[in-house]
Amino acid sequence: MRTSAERGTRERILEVAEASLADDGYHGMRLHRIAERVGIQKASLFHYFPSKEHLYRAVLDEGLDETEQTLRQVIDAEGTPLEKIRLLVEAYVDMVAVHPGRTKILLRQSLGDVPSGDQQTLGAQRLLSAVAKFISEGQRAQIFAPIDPVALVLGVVGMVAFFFTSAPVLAPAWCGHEGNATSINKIKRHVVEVVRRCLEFGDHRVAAAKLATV
Amino acid sequence: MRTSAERGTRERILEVAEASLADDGYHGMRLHRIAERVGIQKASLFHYFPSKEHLYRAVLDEGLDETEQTLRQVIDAEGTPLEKIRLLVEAYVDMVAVHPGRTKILLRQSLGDVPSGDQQTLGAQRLLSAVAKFISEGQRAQIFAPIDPVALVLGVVGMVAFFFTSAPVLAPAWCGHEGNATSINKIKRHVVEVVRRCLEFGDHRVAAAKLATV
DNA sequence: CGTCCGTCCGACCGTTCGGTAGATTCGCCC
DNA sequence: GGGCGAATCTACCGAACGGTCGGACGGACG
Repeated sequence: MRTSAERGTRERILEVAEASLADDGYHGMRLHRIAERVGIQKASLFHYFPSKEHLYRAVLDEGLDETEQTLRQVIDAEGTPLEKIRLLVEAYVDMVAVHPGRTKILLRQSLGDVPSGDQQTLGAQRLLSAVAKFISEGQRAQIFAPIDPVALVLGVVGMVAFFFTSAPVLAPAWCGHEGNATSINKIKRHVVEVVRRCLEFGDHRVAAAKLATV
Repeated sequence: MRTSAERGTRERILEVAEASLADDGYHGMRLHRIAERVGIQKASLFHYFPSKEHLYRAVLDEGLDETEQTLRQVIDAEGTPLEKIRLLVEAYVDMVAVHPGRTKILLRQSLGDVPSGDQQTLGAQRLLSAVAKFISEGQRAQIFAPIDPVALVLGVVGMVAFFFTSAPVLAPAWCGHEGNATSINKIKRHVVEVVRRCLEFGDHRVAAAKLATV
């Protein structure tokens, strides 16, 4: 059978579009180039997506959905708050490491890359407030130190995104090449430690020992 | 004298281009739109800049130079390492708060927004290693806890950039409108506290008390 | 007054872009 | 095998883009 639609033309288009979108942004993405890389005629793109913007939305939504699902699983899993925070950070770092392109696109989206459309990202907002709520519950239970939960989460998101998408330009020597397992672990350890230090009490009363397993 | 070049047409072009570049990115910036906003004919742009890319470089370089100068002053100033770190963070936050457009452009640049040109940003690299070196000196003197200096600086840069450029989309309620003084202070205090917690020793032997003035 | 120069303008050019129209191929089901 | 719809093709379109050209304006200077 193995026709040209081996894995579904639509999905191949989405893959190529994701890469192109990550590298060049919405305005830089060229439809003829995508068609070329997929091995298809440009007009055929419009059979699957009504317009360039719809294609963009499709890529964006798919990335957001998968990210939200993955992190929701961690939040809703069993475990102490302390463990869950660590797992959450690690899952997020892994996700960004596996899909740096997706992260770039989300960063660009939040920079306002797409014309005429600022809504969306509702999933991301929901996710953010879920994590923040989880943290503040831990704070009420005196498990976490009283740092601003929203600020902490936003900061971590920005930090991790920056490590994988932008930092290679600033510190190519420090960051390995994309996907380098050693540097991923280095980043993961660093972020986990920062979060730990932000959430533990200054006198090590509670958190340090339990989170020290990192 | 007050000709049409009241404040220098070239500078007005740079201003408008900076705003446009921040909002739309390199590929999204349209020369005719810039000319329109400046109140000038599109052809006149080419009298001051040979090409779109040269205009972009001019905006980029100007922003980088000023940022580097400002932070260098703080690094080279008098003061204990502890105070200087806090001043450095505050100066950086202020700089981003005053020039969010510039920060957006730098973020976009590090995302690879400009065609055919990855070098540059040498100034940023120099600045980064200068700050990292400063921190590691403090660590050798046992003033700072032994956290990875490069990772810390990169993380702070990403965090702050994210707060001002991207977070408003994710948490519009949390972040005030751009330039809101209250939220700037909130962000500043948060970042300073994160850095403090990352650099202080777990047992509060040294750093906490001295930095607690924040 | 003439002319020189920095500044700016109106009109235009070649290319490329996103998008459309219509024909053709291919697999499938009756 | 004949009809049908999905998928893909070739060919084309209007608009918008970055960029060029030659000239008009106006002050400075001799």
